[in-house]
Amino acid sequence: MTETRERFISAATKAFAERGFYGTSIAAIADALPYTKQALLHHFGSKEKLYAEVLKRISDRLMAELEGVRERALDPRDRLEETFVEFYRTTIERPDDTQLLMRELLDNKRRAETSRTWYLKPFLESLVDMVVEEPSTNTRSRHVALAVVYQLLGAINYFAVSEPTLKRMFGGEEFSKLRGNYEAELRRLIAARLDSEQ
Amino acid sequence: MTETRERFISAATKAFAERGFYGTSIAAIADALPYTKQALLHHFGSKEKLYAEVLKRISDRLMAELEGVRERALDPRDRLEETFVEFYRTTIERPDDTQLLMRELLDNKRRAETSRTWYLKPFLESLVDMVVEEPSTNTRSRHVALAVVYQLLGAINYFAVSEPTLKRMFGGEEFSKLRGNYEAELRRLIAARLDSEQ
DNA sequence: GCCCTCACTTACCATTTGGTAAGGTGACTA
DNA sequence: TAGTCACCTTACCAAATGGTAAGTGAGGGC
Repeated sequence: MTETRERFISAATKAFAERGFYGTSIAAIADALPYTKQALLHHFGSKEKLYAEVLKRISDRLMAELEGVRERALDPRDRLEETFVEFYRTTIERPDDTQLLMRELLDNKRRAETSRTWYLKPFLESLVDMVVEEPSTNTRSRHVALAVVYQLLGAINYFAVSEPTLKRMFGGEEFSKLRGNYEAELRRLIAARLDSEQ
Repeated sequence: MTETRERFISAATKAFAERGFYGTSIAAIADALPYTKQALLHHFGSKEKLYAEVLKRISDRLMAELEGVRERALDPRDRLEETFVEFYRTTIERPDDTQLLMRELLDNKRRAETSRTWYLKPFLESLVDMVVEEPSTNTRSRHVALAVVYQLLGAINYFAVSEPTLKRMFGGEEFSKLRGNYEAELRRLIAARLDSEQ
């Protein structure tokens, strides 16, 4: 059944996000479900392959969302802003995915052969295209556009990933205020950066 | 000897940065030096304690650097900008430290009791203070200032941590262009954000 | 000479790791 | 009725894990 596979992938996503690839044992993943470790191995063959499926699922979702915003075809300048805001929203809605991608970034050096960050390349490329094509940004060169994209993604992902830390540092109440305002503040950052004269 | 301890801490920093806490065995750290695993345990007692020392050392350095810029007492507005740029520089100069801190952020939920992200709180607080105190930013409330700080730190750290991934995605040459320009682009982001009208 | 401390080693251990081998069970098919 | 297939289990394993115990040997103080 695909059902069981799906449940494994969900449990694995959560576990990998929280503890990382090396910090997660396949036994721990299986224990979160009414199955044994070997059921997992039956479905996915190995830990590495399961991980690849988890990654693939996330990148598929990212691309789908990007496509979604694109089809809503607003004014190009707004669409660009909206894309980043939309990305921010899903990013805090699915903190597990965000954490996992961040970890993948960090493990990339080590797991160079096996890892599949390639999945994310089309996502990045699409964003860069949008920045380059949007005339108001005045960024005709791709590597400048990539810098802009990276700055904004950084501002988004770094915050999304810091929830537990910030909560512990400043308390839940203070964090709520911060989070409540962050989308508006992010919009300000995006606007400031996109419209800054070169 | 303190010498040996230092060597262990250095080797551990590199290893923890590359593979994470769980992905690094104390044996692997010791193997990078002409010592046995037990020499490590002799000096630090446990893996967790060694990790704490690594973290402490990094946070000490961060605070020292922050103090350094503060003493160079430029115009307050420039000092704020310079602080972030300085942070960016050391961040790419010491990719290991940056990676390790990012991992710490991610592991925070799990290692809530043992972890010492607290070390970083003074660093964050100092930055927030600087933003609040600087009148041109128009940010009197601390949680707005914290949002600004987080956005900029995110833009810095996320990029710093992505070197291997970006290199593999776009090739070393293209990455060099990106990196060569990033400081200037970062300055633009900082300026745009700090001076944006509220 | 004796003792103690410090830096470090060898020996050892229980536990956990990812993975293999060899089934068992029920549903569907010939 | 027998065969086969997908799904899942129990049994098992070699390697690696963090850590304990018990030293060894050099240097310094007395």
